[in-house]
Amino acid sequence: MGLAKTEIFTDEQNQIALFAKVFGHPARVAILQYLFKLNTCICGDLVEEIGLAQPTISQHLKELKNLGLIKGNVEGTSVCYCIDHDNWSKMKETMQNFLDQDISGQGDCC
Amino acid sequence: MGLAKTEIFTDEQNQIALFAKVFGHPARVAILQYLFKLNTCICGDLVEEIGLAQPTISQHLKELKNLGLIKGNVEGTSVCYCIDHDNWSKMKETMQNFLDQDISGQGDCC
DNA sequence: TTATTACATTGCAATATTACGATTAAATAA
DNA sequence: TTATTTAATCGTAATATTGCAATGTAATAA
Repeated sequence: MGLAKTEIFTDEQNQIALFAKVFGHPARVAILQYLFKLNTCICGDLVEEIGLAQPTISQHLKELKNLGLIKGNVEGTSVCYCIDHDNWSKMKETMQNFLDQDISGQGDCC
Repeated sequence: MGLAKTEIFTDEQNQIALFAKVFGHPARVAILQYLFKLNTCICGDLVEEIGLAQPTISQHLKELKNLGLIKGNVEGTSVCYCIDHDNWSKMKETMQNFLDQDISGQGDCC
């Protein structure tokens, strides 16, 4: 298979999984950390900063863009990518709700 | 390939990615939510609750166990799985640090 | 002992992901 | 126009993931 049966899960469960999936590769984590640090960037920087080939970085950027976590503006021959703070906040709320489930926990049962 | 080049990333980046990866499937999200709700469980429950075959559930439970997020005790012929609250807290701190990067953000650049 | 019950493991097919060389596209520079 | 620069896309190889039928294992029940 290799294909998740998304139809049997709730929208919330699928959305958490989608967000988590995009963070499930260290290159994308590194790209986001770098974008937060610089508050601006171009793809070329990332190729040197991260240490993966240009097509690979471009592919990772595309996935981040598809989820809306970053956005890019063409500036001459280069592209300026940066965090989409609005969408980041929305994602953060969803993920934090999921992570905070344990606040009602009474301790381990076994 | 299909193989992440983990050696070029920091331990933190790799760890965030590992945690995120395990949340990157709705079945594992659903399993964790169910465990939080019940505060105890056995695998059989999950097969009915989630709607995937028993070997599939067992496999997802194994991944959650490998990361230390759940633990299981044999009880007769069944197994009692539950959240490992200590490890969940540690994971939560790591993930929240990552999600909270935007607090210093000055707004979108593009 | 011989079921039965509950879960784990194995093996496999279908699909997804990761990475990169080669190429393309689009903007600027000469 | 013809480079050059920068990033996207295409094609492909290697590996990983998902899901399940079949089987194995270990504890209890008959």
